Amino acid sequence: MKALADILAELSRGGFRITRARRSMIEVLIGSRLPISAEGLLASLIKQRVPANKTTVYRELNFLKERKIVQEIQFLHERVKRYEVVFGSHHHHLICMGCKSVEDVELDGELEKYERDIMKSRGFKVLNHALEFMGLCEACR
Amino acid sequence: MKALADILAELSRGGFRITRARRSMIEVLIGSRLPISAEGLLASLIKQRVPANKTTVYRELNFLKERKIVQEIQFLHERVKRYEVVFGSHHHHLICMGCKSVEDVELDGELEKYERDIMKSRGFKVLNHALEFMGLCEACR
DNA sequence: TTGCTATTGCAACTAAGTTGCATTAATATG
DNA sequence: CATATTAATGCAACTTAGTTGCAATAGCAA
Repeated sequence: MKALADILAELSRGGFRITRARRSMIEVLIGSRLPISAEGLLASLIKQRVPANKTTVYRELNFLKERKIVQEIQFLHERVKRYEVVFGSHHHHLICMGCKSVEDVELDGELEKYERDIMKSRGFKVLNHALEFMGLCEACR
Repeated sequence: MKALADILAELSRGGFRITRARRSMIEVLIGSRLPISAEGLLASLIKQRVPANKTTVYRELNFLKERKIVQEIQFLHERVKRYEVVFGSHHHHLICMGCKSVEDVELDGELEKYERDIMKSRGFKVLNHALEFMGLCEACR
């Protein structure tokens, strides 16, 4: 995963400013073990006494998304979107319907096989995918 | 896939009423080649001169969802939810980012293998999953 | 035909996110 | 350091998607 300093340097090089709010938001996103919602991010800033505002949070999340620094995730059982820092390796989620916890899983090499098959049999070029598993974690079973 | 008459009979047996709006909504859902949104469904009813209302549409979709007659789908690139009649065989979608068309794919036996692996290695019992592929269809490549 | 109650429609509401615009503050430059 | 430029911010008002309370309507069993 990228470190805070790398992300800030990249943005700075791009002519963007490193504001208090921006730095804190990226910090929270990096520190969050699970994808976080806009509302959660705002709450986190307020708790840290970083002056921030709903509009700023949404704008920053879109900004970071456009720059591929974060990615947006839509869990099927929720209405809000969540965000997480883009990892080197793409991964998926195991969402527990009992305790609502979320774990990561990687299984990518294998999905790529499907994507080649889809290309071969349908002529459809897969550029991206979304996959999540819903069920019960070890503790909730 | 289930036929209209089967669905209506099932509901009737359950003590629910076969109203004009309900019948038409199920017809539209069955006839829709692709998952349809609440708004699209309402528009379709109005075009057919079936008196209907936003509230009724949302309520009926929730009703049908609870009874597992339709399933809700959230495409990653959209904010609205879509609905489709539950097929015997579970399937996934290929969403073209060019023309926004949606095709179905089936690849289930294979995903189940992942799910067994996840159970074995993580103790997480998968009950359901959501998978969609985004890319470019044959015509748009 | 009638009574029971499932279903409907309206208007008002909520939740999540967006937009316009005037203000503030990073930062490059002298 | 001082300051000009303009990226970023905050506010209020708005939009979109979906929900709720309640009184009115209409399936359908008897």
